Amino acid sequence: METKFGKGCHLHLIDGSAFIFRAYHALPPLTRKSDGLPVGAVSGFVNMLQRYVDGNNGADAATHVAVIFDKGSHTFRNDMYDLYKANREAMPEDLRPQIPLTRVATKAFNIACEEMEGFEADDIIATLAHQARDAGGRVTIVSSDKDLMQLVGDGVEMLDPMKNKRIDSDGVVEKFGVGPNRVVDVQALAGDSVDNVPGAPGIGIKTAALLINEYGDLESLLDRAGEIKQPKRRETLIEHRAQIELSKKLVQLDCDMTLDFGLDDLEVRDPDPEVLLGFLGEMEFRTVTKRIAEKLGVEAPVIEAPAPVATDLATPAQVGFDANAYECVRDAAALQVWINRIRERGYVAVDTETTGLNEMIADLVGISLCVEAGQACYIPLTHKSASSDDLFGSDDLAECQMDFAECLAMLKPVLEDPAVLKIGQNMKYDAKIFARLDITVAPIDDTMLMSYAMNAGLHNHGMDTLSERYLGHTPIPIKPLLGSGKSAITFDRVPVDDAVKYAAEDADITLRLWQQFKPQLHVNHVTTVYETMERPLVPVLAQMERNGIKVDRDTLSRMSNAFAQKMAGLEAEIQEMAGRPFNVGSPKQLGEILFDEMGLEMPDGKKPSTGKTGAYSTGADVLEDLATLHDMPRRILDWRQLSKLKSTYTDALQEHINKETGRVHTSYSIAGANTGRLASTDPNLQNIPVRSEEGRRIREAFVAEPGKVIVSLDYSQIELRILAHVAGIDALKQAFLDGIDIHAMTASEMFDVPLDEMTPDVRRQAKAINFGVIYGISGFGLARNLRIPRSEAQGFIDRYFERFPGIRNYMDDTIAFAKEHSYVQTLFGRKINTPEINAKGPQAGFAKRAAINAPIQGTAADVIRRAMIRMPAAIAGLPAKMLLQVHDELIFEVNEEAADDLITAAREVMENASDPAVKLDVKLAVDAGQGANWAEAH
DNA sequence: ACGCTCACG
DNA sequence: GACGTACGTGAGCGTA
Repeated sequence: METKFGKGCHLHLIDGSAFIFRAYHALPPLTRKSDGLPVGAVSGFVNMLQRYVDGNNGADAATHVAVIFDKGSHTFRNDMYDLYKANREAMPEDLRPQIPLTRVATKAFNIACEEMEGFEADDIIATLAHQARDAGGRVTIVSSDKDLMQLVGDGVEMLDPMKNKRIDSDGVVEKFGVGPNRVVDVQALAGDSVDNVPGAPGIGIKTAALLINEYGDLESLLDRAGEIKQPKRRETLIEHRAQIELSKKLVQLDCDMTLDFGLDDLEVRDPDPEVLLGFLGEMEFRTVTKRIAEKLGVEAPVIEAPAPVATDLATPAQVGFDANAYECVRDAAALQVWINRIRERGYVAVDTETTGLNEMIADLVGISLCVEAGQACYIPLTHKSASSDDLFGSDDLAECQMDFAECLAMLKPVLEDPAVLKIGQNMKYDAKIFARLDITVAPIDDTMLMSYAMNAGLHNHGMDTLSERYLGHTPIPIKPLLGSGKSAITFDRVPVDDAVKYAAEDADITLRLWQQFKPQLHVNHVTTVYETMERPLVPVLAQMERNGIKVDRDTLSRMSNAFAQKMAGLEAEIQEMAGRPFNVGSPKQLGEILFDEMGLEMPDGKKPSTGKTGAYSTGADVLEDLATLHDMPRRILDWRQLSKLKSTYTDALQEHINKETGRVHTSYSIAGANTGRLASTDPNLQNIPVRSEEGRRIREAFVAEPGKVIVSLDYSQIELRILAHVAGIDALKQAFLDGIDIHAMTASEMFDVPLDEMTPDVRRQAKAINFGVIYGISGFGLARNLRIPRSEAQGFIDRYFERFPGIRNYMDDTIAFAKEHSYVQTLFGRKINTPEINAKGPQAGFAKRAAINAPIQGTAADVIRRAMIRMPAAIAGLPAKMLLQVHDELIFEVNEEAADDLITAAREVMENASDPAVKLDVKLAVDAGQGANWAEAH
């Protein structure tokens, strides 16, 4: 039969499998409303096809087009090499049933749809491309698969559909360092980990291109391999010749297949509206059906079922942000309309505006609500009126604001309604504001915590970051509204018109983020993490923060005075020794005094080290070394300790005592630390001194009310216990079971010293090693920590791994997992992303150690989170309050007579916190103490 | 704003 | 073979 395809014709070949996988991963797991059939990938596939069709016009438009699919997983390449594509992940269960539907979709668009048993889509594409080229036509391969680059040239180009970037011969050279005709040679050498093509070990694309360019082609290279100068390279090529030749066969596409159709069968045809819309209707794709119907100029068929929540989530509205579209709610009637909409929906995004960042002090200024992307309102409540003649503004309320009490009375039932989900970004803040107004917000979702569950380690989870990353929208900055420095104003002085735009947008953003994140939790397998370890912590922490802890101002004040006196004495001595006055608190000046003016030298003979700024380093370790030569460094160390205690603790803590409660209220960041730990800020109550005697006395200022006591319960060696479990170290497990001193046991094993002959120093070294292991030990790090030669430290580590080989296996396995997945996991499924794990350079070292540490630190963090979440119910009957968390410790305040009962109840919860999700091989032990203050309780 | 130093687990 | 190194945080100060 005569072929009409020829000069002037333009064939587009679409890589169907690439479309499918892209669609699958880009979209949430949508299901068809009527029967739950998974259709997310089909929906994405249809959208991509539609976008392709829309873009296919103008001079460059295709005259012929086909979508090419893979058929089956076994191809002739598997017969050559049974490991071909062997490390591909299995197809996800919910994608499998969608595969045939993508064929139906293609045909519904009236586009040719081709596949062939035993061949990959790439082979069909290769064959068609050659046929079309030989017939004098042009070809565009719509794919970004680098395996197809060998086909480029002579009128054949590729088009990356996502980047909308054309790739011609030059593009191929850019990617592979050689022209299209030599791409297979480079691939044969470099191999491909994705397809499991072995290639030559140790040779990547760069080296491969270099070799091919030098020797012309692969065959010449292999024949003349003996001439290669680099011995390693030469041997590799000679030794792995057969493997390289096999690799070439694997990557070489078959461009000479016998096809049961011709180019003329691929002519572009208009779709039959009835068929296409029929298919889309069957899939229940409402939005795209409507759009395509409009395009085709026919009426859209009616698709049953109203818009339920799931469908809203499925197709996040593609509405732009319009700050002018937000409503300002000024009276009860307007608010009632919003409340009706909220009740109809069953969910609402909420945001509060207040006079400050400290939610224990800040007052509510206004509330924003959003029920649908782009549809948000702001309810100003206590904005002050602007008055032009008064620089400080008036204290009169601005006009046309809803009555504060009336508004709260109307919203309270909604905010507390179990049937209405309240969505927020960092809900703990808003919940605390509302709690002070006697409104208990529940149930909630929190977009910050959703992001944290999915993306810990990738970026922070503030609204600005999330909006920019996931919505492509930069929120209105608050700075211009409030100003900065001395002239800064509070939000109640922001003009209402400006406030509406800013505040309502926050609720709008939050709702859109929620629409995007909610279905993604499942995809990322972190729904359980979010629902059991993130979200439920919000009310628990909110309550703890509101409880606060009583801090005795007089105690702190007396200590501050004592510190000041001692510091003054030390300062005089120091300056006397220096020979001139200088700022003892300035590391820069101190360095110059020590090393330049006094001429001290490091005892190890090395040059004094410097920081990034070039100033001498004067850290405690340096001064400790110098203290062997001179009396001044010791004085500096003492002065620094006092200075730290005074400025960071005894002075600063007084400023944090709340005027109304007389207590200090910290704030915990739930999504701050990548590992799952909490972080305490404003003030940080997780780093109150304890290690030094002088510092520990600061804890005496943290007191119980009269008639009450402070109770402290802390997990004993929780991280080492978790290590024993995850690494499966029997000796460690047994030691914990027997209640043996774990560091002494380690020392005994490593240094062959019987337990009863253990010296404190040997034990100290073993302890350092135990902790080093948790941190991703290195000879250098241990050497520095123990102040021993590096070789000796390395010897200890070698001995440790020899004695506990399971630890090394755990480390190796963890790093291998991180390298493959770019994340690690805790025992409870928390994910910690490790994006730098495959980087080169020093970042990789950091990433490795972080990856080793994260599952251990993170599992411990998960355990105490679980305990905290269960704690309120467990102590509900007791006159006790949970006040603080310090990573492995919980602090309570309880009526004196109930202290023992509290310890019993809280210990029970803490020791069993991993149940039933994880069965630990090692029992968790909890130590408890009580007293009039934190120092006594610890 | 950033680096240094140091407090905690 | 060299490189840089203990893990995770927050706050206050000096310096730019």
